[in-house]
Amino acid sequence: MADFNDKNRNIDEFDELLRAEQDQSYGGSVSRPDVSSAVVKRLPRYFRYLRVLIREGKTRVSSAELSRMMNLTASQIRQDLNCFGGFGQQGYGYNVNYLYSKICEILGVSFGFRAAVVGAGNLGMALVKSPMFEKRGVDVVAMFDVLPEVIGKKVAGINVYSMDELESKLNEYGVHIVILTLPKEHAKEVVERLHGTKVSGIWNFTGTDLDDGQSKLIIENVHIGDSLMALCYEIAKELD
Amino acid sequence: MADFNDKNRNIDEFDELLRAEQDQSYGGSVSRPDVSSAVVKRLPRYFRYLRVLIREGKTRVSSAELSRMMNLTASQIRQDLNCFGGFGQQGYGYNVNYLYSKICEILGVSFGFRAAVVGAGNLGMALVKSPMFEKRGVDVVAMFDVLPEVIGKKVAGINVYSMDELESKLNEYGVHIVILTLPKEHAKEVVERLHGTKVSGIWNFTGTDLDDGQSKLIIENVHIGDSLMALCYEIAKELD
DNA sequence: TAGATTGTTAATCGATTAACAATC
DNA sequence: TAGATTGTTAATCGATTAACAATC
Repeated sequence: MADFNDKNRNIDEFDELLRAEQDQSYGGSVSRPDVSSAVVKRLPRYFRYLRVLIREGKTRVSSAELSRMMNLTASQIRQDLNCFGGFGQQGYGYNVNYLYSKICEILGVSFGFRAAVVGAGNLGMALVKSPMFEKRGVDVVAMFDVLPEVIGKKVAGINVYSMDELESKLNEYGVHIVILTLPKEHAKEVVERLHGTKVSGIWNFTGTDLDDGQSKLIIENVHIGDSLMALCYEIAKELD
Repeated sequence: MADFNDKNRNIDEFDELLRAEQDQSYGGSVSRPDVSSAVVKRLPRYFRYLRVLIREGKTRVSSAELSRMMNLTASQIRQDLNCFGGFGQQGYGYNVNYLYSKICEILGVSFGFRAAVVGAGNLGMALVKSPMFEKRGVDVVAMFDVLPEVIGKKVAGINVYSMDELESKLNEYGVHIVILTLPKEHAKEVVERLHGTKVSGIWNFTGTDLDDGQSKLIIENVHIGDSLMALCYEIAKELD
């Protein structure tokens, strides 16, 4: 088993290690009982802060220490982590690398999800060029668009296909996640077309709240505009 | 006063009207008492759904109707709206246009905030090209970068300035909001430089949680990656 | 062993829901 | 007026915090 205590290893090497281990099919051992959405929303933050600790070469962290970094209570951290099992040790705290590996399992980082972008416009392009996916173990394998001028091109090493090939290419690549960055008018239509495929989830940037009553597609609606407005609210309150 | 009941008016005309009215300095009349962050986070959703109703030409809506659209309880909607004053009428419900105008006031849409983008990379470019800002009454007036090849250019009609001119241009344009789309390594440094300016808030896309203990800059940290991971969590749970 | 810190239960706090009187 | 629906209070539910026994 990997030496999670080697503090001279940087985080990229560690990520590789994590995936290698996954290849030996060691993953899938965490329990994911019914966990409140409040907890789930905090998990990615743990992921981020653990990466900071790894980068800094820390091998050990207590809930008190982490609580100071993350602006949470130590109690909350212990409660959150215990939803998935006892990852710490009394009198010691948490082993940073071990905890990180567990969080990665829980969040599916070590699963190796494949994603495809539908809509190769400004946002779609910007997303695939960012390091966001790699950091999280998500592999973007294809893009789709309707415009002849982008079809057949490569963006950040990823092929752009015609929308005509949507279903076939999604299945060919074994895509788990579809990222919607196309005009909202066409969103519903695309969702319909996914029903016959092996796609499990949709990351929706179209600005509408999609929901898929019928089938069991998992949909995450992103509204960055809402975040802008929350900021505007606070500023308006201040300036009043 | 504007006729908020004219159902033959589309939403863009309505937005214009809202701003014209604002110019006659009618705004600033809503009360913003201490409101829980749970409520604040729902306000932009009300904004979005009210726009849908306006677009559909609806002039009147009850909390029950809205609750069905938004997947909330009618109770919650009435509670939320009542934090800011009584916008409805017993036996009738809410006047859509009036309620929208109030939500716009609360969220500062009718204030006319000015914003500037620091970091004219893929994400910065994609953001300014989107209709997000206009829809929300935010005017993007300038961009900044360090690369000579973009400095002096225009992106979506917006001038790109050198970082050397940051403070001077921010003050010249009277910028309220700075949007950080630059590498995280330089984020702190930029925040420092804002302290002397008239900037009130930061919309932070750098992927770190910035906080500004000292001064009273309002910071909104955006983590789209967290949203991706929440989706991955749900998929991993399903596939287990 | 003594000290530290977790895992876990119980207490508190806040947010959501239900109910209904006020009133248009 | 009668019917509808808000505004608002009270009840419920869930999440956070505090406390402490277990244990490394």
